[in-house]
Amino acid sequence: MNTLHPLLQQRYPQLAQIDDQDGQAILSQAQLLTVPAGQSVFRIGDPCQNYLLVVEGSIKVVGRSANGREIVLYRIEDCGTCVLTTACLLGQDAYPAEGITETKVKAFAIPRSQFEQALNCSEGLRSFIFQSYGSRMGGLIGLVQQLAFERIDLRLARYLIEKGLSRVELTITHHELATELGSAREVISRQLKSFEQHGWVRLGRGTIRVDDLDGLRAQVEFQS
Amino acid sequence: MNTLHPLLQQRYPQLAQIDDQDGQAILSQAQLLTVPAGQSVFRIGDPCQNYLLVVEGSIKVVGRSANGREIVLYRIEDCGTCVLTTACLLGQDAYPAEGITETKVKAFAIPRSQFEQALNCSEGLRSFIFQSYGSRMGGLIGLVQQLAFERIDLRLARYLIEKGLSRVELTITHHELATELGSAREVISRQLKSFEQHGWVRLGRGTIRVDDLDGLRAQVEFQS
DNA sequence: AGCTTTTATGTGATTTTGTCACTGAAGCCC
DNA sequence: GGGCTTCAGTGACAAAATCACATAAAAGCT
Repeated sequence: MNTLHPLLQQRYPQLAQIDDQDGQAILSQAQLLTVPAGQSVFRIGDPCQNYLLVVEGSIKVVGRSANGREIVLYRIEDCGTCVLTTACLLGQDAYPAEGITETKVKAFAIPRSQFEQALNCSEGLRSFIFQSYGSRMGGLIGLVQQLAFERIDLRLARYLIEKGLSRVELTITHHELATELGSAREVISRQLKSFEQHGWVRLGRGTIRVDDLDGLRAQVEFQS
Repeated sequence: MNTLHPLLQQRYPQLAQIDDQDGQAILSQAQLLTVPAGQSVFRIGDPCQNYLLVVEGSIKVVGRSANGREIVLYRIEDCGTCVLTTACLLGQDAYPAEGITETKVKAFAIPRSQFEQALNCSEGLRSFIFQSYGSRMGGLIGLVQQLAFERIDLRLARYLIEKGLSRVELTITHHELATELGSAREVISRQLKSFEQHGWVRLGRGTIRVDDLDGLRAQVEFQS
């Protein structure tokens, strides 16, 4: 009898339910990887080699333009599978974006050949893979609409509100913020300066202190 | 023995392979709908009531902003399932976009309750649903990157090249073009005028004649 | 045919956003 | 302290979106 790795069992209880032999066999062979923070786990144009089950840590998936601008497409936080990886494996495509660890990440890797075998042979694993696959659509559609329709000050204010709820002082550079929103560093700098003049935030080097959540909220209300 | 509707069988041969009773029972009860061109099949904020299997015709899914701008998120052409519908059914969400028929459309509808039953009981249907679900990811990621990084003249030229390959004279208004690209009508009008001055296109009311594909291609090359 | 209404396009002025080319300031490492 | 690198500020300009209109062609009506 193959046994499921305790980390997998803890993070993905559904996997323990899989009762077919093939699925359990494949899972028991999955390699546990540990990657430090700030590392690139896949790059644009890379062929996709492994199905990834993240059990710990956070990965951001960013798109990149020819002239160096970037945008965060989505994140995998704490636990989840990489939809982009699944899409690439299914469609035999190269990665259209880059994956970067934001913290130390622990993940299980299932090589492409075994992934394909799982799709063919294991009902349980197939179901699991497709279930976890879909959920990102809504987020991407929202992102498209924000990019197409919403002003950058609105999006910036919303970002600061969201992050400012959990902690007053954010540790993030203007450049990183620009990447989060898919804008340019200078634009973000100017907007932040204007926010500071309104008394909503105070700026430091690499930090933003959110002083007036309600002021930011009013700005969001006003815009939308 | 339940029999699969010939149209479904023709368009989705995989469905005939489903060997479980429940799946076939649900499929055999699917309602065939016929919708004329130019009709809205779902609106923003609508709750999602049916799983849709399109067998004929084309539906465009468009997002809308508060101040009336629009963007085409993706299309279902000829044959396919509506990913957005699937996402909404799975996530119990309201539609975040609108679906509009572009031609006469024939589609099979499976009511929400039976869709849920299918997910629970029919392995074959579950696999089918998730398979057809994912494939739109790549397209949406591409759209995000175009919106975030690419200039509108580039995107417009690319659109004209793509459509101009099959026919020289396109029947489309500037407003519709703006919706395709998620831009504003005036911006498109000005760009087209500039294209016309370069001799790449000739403009009529509601029509665009592509005269110089290579000119447009050179423009795309130059930009990217 | 003449008239009205709707739809499609044109255009100037202004604002917002992105780009380019710099500057200076803060933190880090010998 | 001197030399890095990273982060932020800024002015000039270009591109795109918005607003407020003006025409003008088509469609509908009597």
